Amino acid sequence: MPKKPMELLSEPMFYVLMAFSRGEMCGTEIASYVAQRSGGRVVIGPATLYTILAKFCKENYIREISVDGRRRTYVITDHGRQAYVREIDRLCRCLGDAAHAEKDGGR
Amino acid sequence: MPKKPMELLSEPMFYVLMAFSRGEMCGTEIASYVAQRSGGRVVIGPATLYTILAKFCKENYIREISVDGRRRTYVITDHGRQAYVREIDRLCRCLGDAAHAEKDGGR
DNA sequence: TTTATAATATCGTTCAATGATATTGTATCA
DNA sequence: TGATACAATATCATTGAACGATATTATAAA
Repeated sequence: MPKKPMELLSEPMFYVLMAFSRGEMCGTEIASYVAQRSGGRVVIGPATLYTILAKFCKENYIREISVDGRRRTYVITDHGRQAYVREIDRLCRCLGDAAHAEKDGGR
Repeated sequence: MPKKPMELLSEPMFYVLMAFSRGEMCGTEIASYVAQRSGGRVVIGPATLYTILAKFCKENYIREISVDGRRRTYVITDHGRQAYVREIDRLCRCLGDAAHAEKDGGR
């Protein structure tokens, strides 16, 4: 039977997938995209980045489409897009639960 | 100099702090609160729960206010409330960046 | 050919999550 | 009273992610 998908992405993982809204990307492009998009809040170093890219390839969230010298370029897959949307949904639920908690207060 | 606060809470940690919107809480009350508030999406087992409570005591996010038999009761501190609000803010930023990414698309 | 630079890869450590299991108090009841 | 059940907390051992530091490799420039 098919493996159950991860039900939670870490913050770096989430931003890596977000980067593919720009289309095909290589590692360093992803890193600078994330830093820029987050206003410098999220900075992904090489160790974290390439660990995540390797994991995402194995999980089929992204796919390598070309190698040019050292540069490896990837695209997101449908499966990866699903994971990304699922993560957005999870974040919304967290915030929704928090808002509800505040409203209900003492019960 | 004062230690820099954690800049990110895990999902279980976030929901544990959320539980204190109901006032003082013991471990098992927190666990059932979280399961209920999240509609069963987030379930925190004893290992995770008591690991987090111990960590939060040490970090001064919560404080033990009474012991009755085995039951230990805690309240959230101002410091804990700040961490909780900071986490809400972080979640909002993640969603905001994602929305912006979608809008900008190819650039 | 050296040198610089861009890009990717890996090591070693730290920390959180978690299933499983153990411990410890309190209450019930024969 | 003791045995038993239950509620609540505690701990072990494993797994996996984050990340600073450093190394490797390919291209380009001098």
